[in-house]
Amino acid sequence: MIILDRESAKPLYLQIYQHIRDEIITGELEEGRRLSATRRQADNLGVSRNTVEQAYLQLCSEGYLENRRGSGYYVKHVDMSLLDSDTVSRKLQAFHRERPENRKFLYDMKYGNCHTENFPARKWRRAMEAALTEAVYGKLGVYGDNCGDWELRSYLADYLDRARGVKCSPDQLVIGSGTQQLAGILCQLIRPERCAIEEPGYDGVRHVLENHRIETAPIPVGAGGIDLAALRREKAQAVYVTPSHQFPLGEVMPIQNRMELLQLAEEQDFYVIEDDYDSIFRYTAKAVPSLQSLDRKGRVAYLGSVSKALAPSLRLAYMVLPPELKNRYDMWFSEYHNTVPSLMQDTLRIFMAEGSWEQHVRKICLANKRKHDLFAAKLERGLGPGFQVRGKGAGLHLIIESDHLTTEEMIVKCQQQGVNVYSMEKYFAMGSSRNLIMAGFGGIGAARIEDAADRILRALKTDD
Amino acid sequence: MIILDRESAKPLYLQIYQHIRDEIITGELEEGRRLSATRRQADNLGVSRNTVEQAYLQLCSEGYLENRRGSGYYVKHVDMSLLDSDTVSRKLQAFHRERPENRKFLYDMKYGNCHTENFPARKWRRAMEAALTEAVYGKLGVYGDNCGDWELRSYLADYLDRARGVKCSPDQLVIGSGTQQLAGILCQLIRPERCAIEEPGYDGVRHVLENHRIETAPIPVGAGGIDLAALRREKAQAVYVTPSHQFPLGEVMPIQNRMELLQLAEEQDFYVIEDDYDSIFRYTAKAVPSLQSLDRKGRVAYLGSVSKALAPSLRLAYMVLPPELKNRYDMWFSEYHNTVPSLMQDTLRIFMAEGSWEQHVRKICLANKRKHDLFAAKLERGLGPGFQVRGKGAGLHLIIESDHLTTEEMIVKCQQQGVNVYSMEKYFAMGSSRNLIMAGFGGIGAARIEDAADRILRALKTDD
DNA sequence: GGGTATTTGTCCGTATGTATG
DNA sequence: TCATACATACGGACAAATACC
Repeated sequence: MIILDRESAKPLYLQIYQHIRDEIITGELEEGRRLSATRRQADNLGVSRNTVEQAYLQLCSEGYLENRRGSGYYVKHVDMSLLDSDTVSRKLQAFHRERPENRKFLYDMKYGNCHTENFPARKWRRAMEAALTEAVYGKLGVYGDNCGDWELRSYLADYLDRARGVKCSPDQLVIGSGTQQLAGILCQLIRPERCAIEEPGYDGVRHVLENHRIETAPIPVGAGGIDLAALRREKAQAVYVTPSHQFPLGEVMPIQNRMELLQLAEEQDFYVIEDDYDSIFRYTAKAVPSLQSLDRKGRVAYLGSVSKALAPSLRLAYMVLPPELKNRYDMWFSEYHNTVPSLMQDTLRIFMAEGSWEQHVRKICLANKRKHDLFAAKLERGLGPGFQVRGKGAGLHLIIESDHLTTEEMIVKCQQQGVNVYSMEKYFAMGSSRNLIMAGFGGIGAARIEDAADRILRALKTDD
Repeated sequence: MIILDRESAKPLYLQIYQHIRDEIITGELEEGRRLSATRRQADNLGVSRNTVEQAYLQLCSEGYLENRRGSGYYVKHVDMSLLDSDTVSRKLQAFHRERPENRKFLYDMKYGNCHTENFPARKWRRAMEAALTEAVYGKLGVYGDNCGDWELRSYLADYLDRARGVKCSPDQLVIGSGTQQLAGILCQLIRPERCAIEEPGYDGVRHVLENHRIETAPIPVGAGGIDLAALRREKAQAVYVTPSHQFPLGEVMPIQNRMELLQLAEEQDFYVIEDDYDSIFRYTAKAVPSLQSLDRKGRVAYLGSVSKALAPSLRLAYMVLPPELKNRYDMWFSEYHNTVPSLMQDTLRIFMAEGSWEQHVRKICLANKRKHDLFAAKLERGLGPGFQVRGKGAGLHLIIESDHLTTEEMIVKCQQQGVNVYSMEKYFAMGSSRNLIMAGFGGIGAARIEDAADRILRALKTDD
C-alpha cells in the first residue's frame, strides 16, 4: 500500500514512482504483473489520474514498466544481479518464502482420507446448484440461525433417530464445521477442569481440550472400550469416548459397559461426550445403538459428522446437546454466528430431502465393506506369524502390529514400496512401546486396494 | 431406531410392529412418509425380511400403513383425537416442537445484512463450478492445510498489502470461518487473563472472550478511538480494537493514536487484535492504512473477512499472525483441521485469480456509498433538531440519537412503520443511558433506501 | 461469433505556485 | 515589479482493447 505524505517537499508523483520502483527492485512486484489502473490507483491514493500517470510514465521511460493501451501497465524484467544492497536481500527473504512441498507417495493411507470415486458428484452438484439459486434470492445476505438451518436439523434429527437411535428434537441439534469445532464449544459449555479421554484415543480432540487448558486424564482402553474402573477413580468432570468403534483400536463398547458408564456419569455428575465418528461403517454385525439413546438423565452430548460418509472437506458436523447444555448454549452463544456456510447447509438439506443421503450412506458402506474385506483378507493371509491385523470388522482403517519390526522400520519399508502408512504414536498421550502402524483404506480406490496390500506385504516380508 | 430384545418372550415381529405403531401414534412418523424397505430394515435389525414384512403387513391390516407395489410402505392418516394417553402427549411435545417463527418486517435494518443485488452471482457460480470440478479430481477427499489453501493465502497476502498496507507472507495467514472463530483461536494463542475491549464495541468478540473465561476490561471510546490513557492504566495482556472504523460508533483512530497504541503495546508487552471488519467502506477520505502496517515489533494480529464485501453466509475470514503467535499456532494447532470447506476456499481463490475480487470490492463500495449518501442525506434533512445522525462517511450503518425519545420508543415507532431498527444496548458492556438506534442499510436494496428512510422519518416525527 | 458495455491508456487543456531574468 | 518558463496537480474527452452476453 502506497502511503503519500502531502506535507513533504517531495512531489506526489515522485513518491508514487519511488515506491513502485522499490517494489520492483525488491521483487515484491514480479515480472509480468499488471499494476493497478491509473484511475483506480488515483482513487485509492486520493490524487488525480494524471499524477499517477506521470509516475507510471516515468517508470516506463526508465524501463521498469511497459504500457499496453487498453490493457494496463505491466512490470518488465529487471536484471537485479547488478544491485545487491542489504535492503533488497532482506525484503526478498521476507516476501518470497516458497510454497511448502510435501512428498508424494503412490498410495497415501492417511486416516480420514476418502476416495472421490465414491462421492455422489452429480447429485451433490445438482443439490448445490439448487441451493445457490435459492440462496441468491435471500439468505445469502444474512447470518443464519446460530444453531444451523432449522430444516437441516430437522432432517438430521430424523435420520439420527432411525439410524442411531438418537432421540432428539431439532432444537437440541447444533451444526458446526467439524468435530473439533464442536468439541471446542462443548469445552466452553461444560467447563470441566479435568476431562477423561481414551488412551489411545483421537488426538484431534485431545488437542482441543489442551488448548482450552483442560487437564486430560488418559484412561486405558480394553476389549470393552474405556476402562470403567479406572474412569471411576479419575473423578473427572467429563469424558470423551468413541463407544461405537473406539478410535483407533476399533473396540465396540458392549451394552453392559454403556449402562455402567451412564450410571457412573450420574453418580459422579459428569458429562459424556460421545463421538460417533465412524458408526455407519459396520461390516459384520448390525449397528449398535448410540450411548445417547440409552441416556435418560441428559448426561450425553452426541457428536457426528458427514466427513467420513461424504467427504472430509465439506466441513459439516453436528452435535446433540442434552437440555441443560442446550440452555447454556442459548445463553452463552446466542450472539455467535454459525460457522458453516449456508450454502453447505442448504446443499446437504436438499440432498437429504430427496433421499440421496441415506441412499449414499448405504452405498458407501457397502463399497467400504468390500474394500475392507479385500484389504483385511490380503493382509491376514499374506503376513507371517510375526504380525497381527487389528481393528477388523468396522471403520476405514486397519492396524498392523509386529512383534519384531519397530514402527519406524515398518513405515520406512512401506514407504519404499510407495505406500505411506502412519505411526500411531500421536494417539497415545502417554506413549507406547507397541509396534503399530495404521493403514487407512478410505482414500484408496477400490481397484487399487489389492495393489496397496501387496506392496505392504512385500515391504514387511522382506528379510534384511 | 428400533432396538430388539432377542431374550424377550415377545416375538420379534411384534416388537417391530409395536415400535412403528407407537411412532405413528405419537406423530414421530408423519403421514405420507415412506418406511424403510423391508430388505434394508431387515439388514439394519439383523432379522429376516419376512419378520419385517410380517410386522408391516400387520400395520397395513390395522390401517396404519398402505403398501404400494414396487414403491414401498407409506404411513396413512391416523385420527389421533381418539387416543390421548400421557405418553402420547409427552412424546408429541418432545418431538414436534414447532419451528421458531420470527416476525417479518418490510425492511430489516439489522447490521451485517447484505443485499444480494450486489452479489456477483454469475461469476461466483462459475468459480464455484470450476472449484467443484477440480475438487472431484482430488482434494475433496482429504483434509487440507490447517492454515487454509496456500494459493488462496498467497492471493490474500497480496491483496492485503495493496489495499490495507498489511505486510505479511502467506505463511502468516490463517483462513477461518468467521471473525469469532479466529478470535477464539487468538484467545488460545495469546491466553490473556484480561483483555481490554472497546466500550461500546463488538459484542460478538466480547462473548468469545467471556466464553474463554478471559476477563474483559471495557475502555471508553472517544473521538480518536479507544481511550489510550485508560488503556494504559488497565494493564491488560491483550486489547481488541477496530481502528479503521470503530464499531459501532464509527470513529477513525488517527495516526498519532495508532503509534501511541503500538508504543504502549511494546511497553506493557501486550498483543493488539486489530479487527479490520469494515475497512473497504470508506466514502469520504481515502483508506487509512492498517495498524498492522505500522507494527514493527510483531504485536498486532490482524483480522478480516469477506462477509461484508461478498456475503456473510460464505463464512470466510482470515487473520495475519505475528511470527511469535504463528509459531505457537504451528505448535498447538498442527493437528487441527481447517474449518472452511475447501470448496469455499477454492471458489474464492478462483474468484480472486481472475481479478473479480478487487473489481467487486470497488463496485460494492460505490454501491454502498450511493446508498449511504442517500440515506444520510434523507435522515439529516428530515429529522428535526431533537435528533442527531452519527457514524457518517463510512461503513454500512448509521446511528440516530434522540434527546427526547427513548431507544425503546424509537424502535417501536419504526417497527410500526414496517422498519426494524435495532437497539445498541448489547454493544455496551456496562450499559448506557443514551437514546440510540442503529439502522444498517447493507441489507436494503438501492431502490428501497429512500422508502426506508421516509418510513423512519414518519415514525420518529409523529407526535403523540 | 458478433454486437455492446466497460475498462484502459492517451491526449488535451487548465490552474496554481515557484523560480528566473 | 513584472513577465516568463517550468514543475506540479487536476479533470475531461477520446480511442483502443477487453470482457460479457
